Amino acid sequence: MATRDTYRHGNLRQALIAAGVELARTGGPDAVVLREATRQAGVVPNAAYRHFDDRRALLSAVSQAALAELARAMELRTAEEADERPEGDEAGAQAVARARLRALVRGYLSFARAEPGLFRAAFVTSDLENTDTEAAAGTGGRTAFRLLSDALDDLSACGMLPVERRPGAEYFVWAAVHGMAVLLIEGPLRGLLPGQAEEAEQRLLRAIERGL
Amino acid sequence: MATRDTYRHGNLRQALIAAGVELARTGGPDAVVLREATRQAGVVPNAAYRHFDDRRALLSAVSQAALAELARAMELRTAEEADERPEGDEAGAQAVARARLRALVRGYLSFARAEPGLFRAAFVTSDLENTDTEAAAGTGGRTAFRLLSDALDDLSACGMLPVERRPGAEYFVWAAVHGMAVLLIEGPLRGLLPGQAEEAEQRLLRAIERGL
DNA sequence: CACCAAATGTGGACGGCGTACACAAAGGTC
DNA sequence: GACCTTTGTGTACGCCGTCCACATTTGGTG
Repeated sequence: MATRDTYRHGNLRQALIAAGVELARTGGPDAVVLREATRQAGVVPNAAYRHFDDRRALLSAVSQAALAELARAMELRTAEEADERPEGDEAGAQAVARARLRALVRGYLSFARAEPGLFRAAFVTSDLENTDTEAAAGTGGRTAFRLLSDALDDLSACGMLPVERRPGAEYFVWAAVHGMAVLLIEGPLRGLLPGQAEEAEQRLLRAIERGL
Repeated sequence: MATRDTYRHGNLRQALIAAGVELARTGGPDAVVLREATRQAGVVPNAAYRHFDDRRALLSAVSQAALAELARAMELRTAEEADERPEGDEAGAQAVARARLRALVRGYLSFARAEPGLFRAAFVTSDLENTDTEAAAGTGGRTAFRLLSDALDDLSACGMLPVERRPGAEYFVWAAVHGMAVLLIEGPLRGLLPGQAEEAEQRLLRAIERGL
């Protein structure tokens, strides 16, 4: 929609990603249509090829942006919960570590429910080496996966997770959380009332903590 | 490619689904192209519209067929393991129930690794009410999800799963298993050597059993 | 400052896709 | 055998991703 007086756009690459993110937000990865993104950027379709090899490259960039939003949602949730729990006494360090993991999980799941299109775009298969790059990270520079992993390190440091079980634990946690997200947005649990979803989250959290 | 002498095809609907399944096997859900399926069935593109409302309806049917293959893979695995463990003494009923769950999980994960395209097609979002229909079931008439659920019932009957934790447990198990499958085929765990994948499966199984 | 090369946007075209509409051929029923 | 329903055909439209040649701007080098 944006029109322009200069011949050069100035920041076309970012504009295309931004348009792609909005398309993905509404309609998931399939809605990231190259021509539509260029239209919204006020540019002719071929202009996109100066910044992306092809549609998949654009989609990949959109995916990274979506992963970054997910990471930010998780960071935000942990920050909120930290506010509610201002003081950590000596043994309370365990409680803090535990609360952090719970907050991350909840942030992950509520992002999936609030932004299903973006969530699906974040995990578009394609060639993702991109899952662990800078662009996929949140404000703190850590990706969603990294946030979970670090939380498990904390848990392990507090003695709440036996060291012999630490290796690979992030895969178990991520699998459970991601799987639940899929169940909630496109599986048999979609369309659950918010209250019911909360309860499912609670149960999942307990099962994860037992499983660690 | 199949040519025909009769004007009527005879079984076009099934032929289109079969072609769609093969396309999905090779290239995932995006490869299920309506025109290509009709080409393989030796028919003009519009003929498909006598049997499916649109491309998404075809994809949905392909998805159900893929879910059925998944269920059959899980059934097959449990049957194999049951052979290896011919006799169940009185307390061995617990061992049998436990082995069944493990076999189902392994069947799920090895199907995902062996047929990633089909696996992804099976879980195409769309309008799936279809996840729980007859067409999505295996030879025994039960869907993949149902198989897991029934195995948990057995576990609960043996006293290996406290009754108060039974409700919702299938969601935890399915989430963990499905999440791990995604990690293995398109997440950070893709490209693991078969041996490493086995080890990850083992760890996941232990975590699930602890979490129950 | 003039000039040229690189970077960026434009215009036009091609083939493939999903799908709509009108038409044709085969089956089933009376 | 006449009529209606089902199933496949022909033609056409608009949208998409992408290729190629060309135009415009920018930035560096003489």
